Amino acid sequence: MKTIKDIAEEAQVSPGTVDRVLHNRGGVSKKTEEKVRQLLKKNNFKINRVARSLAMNKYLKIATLIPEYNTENIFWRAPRLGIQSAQEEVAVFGVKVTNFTFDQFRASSYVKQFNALLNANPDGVVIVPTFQKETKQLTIELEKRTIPYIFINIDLEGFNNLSFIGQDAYLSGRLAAKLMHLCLKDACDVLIVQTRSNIDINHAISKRISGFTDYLSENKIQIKCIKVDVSNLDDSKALTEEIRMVLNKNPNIKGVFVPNSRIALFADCIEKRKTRKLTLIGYDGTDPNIQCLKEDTVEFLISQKPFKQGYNSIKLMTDFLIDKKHPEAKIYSPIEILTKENILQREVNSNE
Amino acid sequence: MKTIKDIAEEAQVSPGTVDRVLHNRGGVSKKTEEKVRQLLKKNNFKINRVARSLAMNKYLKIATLIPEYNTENIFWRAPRLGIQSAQEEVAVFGVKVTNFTFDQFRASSYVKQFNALLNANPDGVVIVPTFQKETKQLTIELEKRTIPYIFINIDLEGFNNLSFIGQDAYLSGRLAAKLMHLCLKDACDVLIVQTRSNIDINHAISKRISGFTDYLSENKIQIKCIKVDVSNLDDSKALTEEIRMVLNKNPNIKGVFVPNSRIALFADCIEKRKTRKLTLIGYDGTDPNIQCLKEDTVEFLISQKPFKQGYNSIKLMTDFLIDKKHPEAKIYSPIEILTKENILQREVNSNE
DNA sequence: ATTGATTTCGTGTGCGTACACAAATCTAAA
DNA sequence: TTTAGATTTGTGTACGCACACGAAATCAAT
Repeated sequence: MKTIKDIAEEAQVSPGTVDRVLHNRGGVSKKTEEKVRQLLKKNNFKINRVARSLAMNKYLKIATLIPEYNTENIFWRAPRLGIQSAQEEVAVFGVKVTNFTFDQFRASSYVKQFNALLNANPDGVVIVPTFQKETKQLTIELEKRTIPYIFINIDLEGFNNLSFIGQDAYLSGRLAAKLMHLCLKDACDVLIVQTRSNIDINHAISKRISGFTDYLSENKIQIKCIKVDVSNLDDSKALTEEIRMVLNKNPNIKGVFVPNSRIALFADCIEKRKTRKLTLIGYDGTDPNIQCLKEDTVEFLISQKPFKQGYNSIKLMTDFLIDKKHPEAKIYSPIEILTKENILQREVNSNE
Repeated sequence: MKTIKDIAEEAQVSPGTVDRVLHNRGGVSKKTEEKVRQLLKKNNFKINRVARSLAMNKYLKIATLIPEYNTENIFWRAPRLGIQSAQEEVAVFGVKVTNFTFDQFRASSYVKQFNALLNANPDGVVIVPTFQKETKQLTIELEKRTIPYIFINIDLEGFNNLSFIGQDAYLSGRLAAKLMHLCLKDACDVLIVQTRSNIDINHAISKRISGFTDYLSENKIQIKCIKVDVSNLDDSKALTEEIRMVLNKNPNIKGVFVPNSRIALFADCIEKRKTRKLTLIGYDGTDPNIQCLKEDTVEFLISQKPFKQGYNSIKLMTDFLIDKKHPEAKIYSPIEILTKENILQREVNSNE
């Protein structure tokens, strides 16, 4: 590999001059600049990123803002782990990642933490834009400071985000319908569970549902969808009762589709009855959900590789900040099918 | 991040001494060594890999040996791409990868290329050990020179390989059976296509088949398996004829299971008839296979993430060579289900 | 030609580590 | 105590690049 010094020698100038040309620092005469550029191209010169990051000796700061997780709702753990993993990798290039979290059900928490993030004065930002209106406001500030930002998981339209990383929710709904149909064949009912708290803040859920129903109707499948709204996910007793009533009222329900990550909750309260065998299909390979697969209470889970989403967000932002490499506008995560037979070897959250 | 100099200062010794301790170069008194080690641990010191590779200014060489690919048989393209991708990443750490390929049907080609690899004098080796006997011979030479080696894709037993990276073939066969059963329900026949050229050199194929049949019998599923041996995969006309005969003789065949990566071939010749609708399930997301999913001639493909296998092999070997980090003995690839609805967003081979 | 202002360029230092070599300290025998 | 020899420790340079500083060259105007 040629070095800056090699090029300088060949051009009969000093390394400093080559450096100036490379970085468009100016102060180089047209003639020598031209000569140097030619030699750079001729030798296919590539900057040594290692030496570069050593010499720079300053950090680029990426800040992230994603929902917090807890034992009740651990979905957001995976993206966080992905971010951490990427964080370690890019550290050698002089990139530092600072993480902020918020309560995904409280817009005020989102705003507060977003402001904390702004105070950290980052060079690039990765966010889960849970609240549309507030995001509009806050990204204005980012743009004023010309700080690039990437959306992950939620695909808001009408923003100048560098990229969106997440799943095609509609397509995943179609896939769920296909699997449901395979399990049930025609002529029965399927229950679609909506959770009110989610439906308004995260329209990915509704896209999943429309994908599901569209697939059935487009393929003229004789499965009727019955929707139910569940108010409080945290009250297990009420939940059980609510589900019991719906199932009794609709004896032809053979399958349940839960378009969010909390299917384990429903599996539990359905399991307690056992009057008929139901086929359950849901989302996301959280630990409790995986447990349901193992116990045969859930047939399929659709995963969106949340780990990878976090991981990629950091890697892409790094490439952009260091090499000015523009990512694709939309980066869709694979729609992964999890079932009893392939969960053991599924990609784990570490060491990807 | 603490540097060697920081540690040296704190221990009241020179950087050179810390360096000696870090690399077990010897020539350090017990007392100071102890002191330095404690401080290293206390500060959770991690060597700066960037500075290291700059200072080393010499390359670690990894050599790979995998089957060549062509338009007929492009399966091995994916691992190769994975290797290339990893190659670029580890280059900044001063690791150079040299690739060798062989004709997977000729042991002589394997041996010849293996020797070429040995001549390159690598520090670490990644191989697809297609031929057991020859591998036994050649790894002896590797061990004599204490060169570590990793197997990918084929899991030979009784070797001192650092690690195996690949799929649990048996489990994937079980998954294929489950999907087949979902598609067909009970009481029909399934055709299992064996290709003679593969069956002896690659026993992953037979593990897939036993996984398939075991699942059916364990779950008392009324599906009968009919096996057929196909002699020449490259003669399309003969193939079509052979398949036609088997299907005519067994009118109850409703599904076809192809336990290798060439299902597109069968889909083509089956498609030409169209007397009855067959459910096809096969392996690996090669371009022709993906095309079959799109055209609805194949229902499911099971993928083993071959790209990732190649990628990981290089990354793991690098970690071992640089940091002496021992990988797991077996690293199983995820068993991925591909179907029409999720192929668009599946993980592509680039930029992982 | 001289001065001063500008433009253009070269030099030097530091980033964190590896390693060769020099220096200091210690050990044991004369 | 001296001294050779071994052991232990310190110092200096290089790796390729970024960037500050200042030197040299060029140019404009007197």
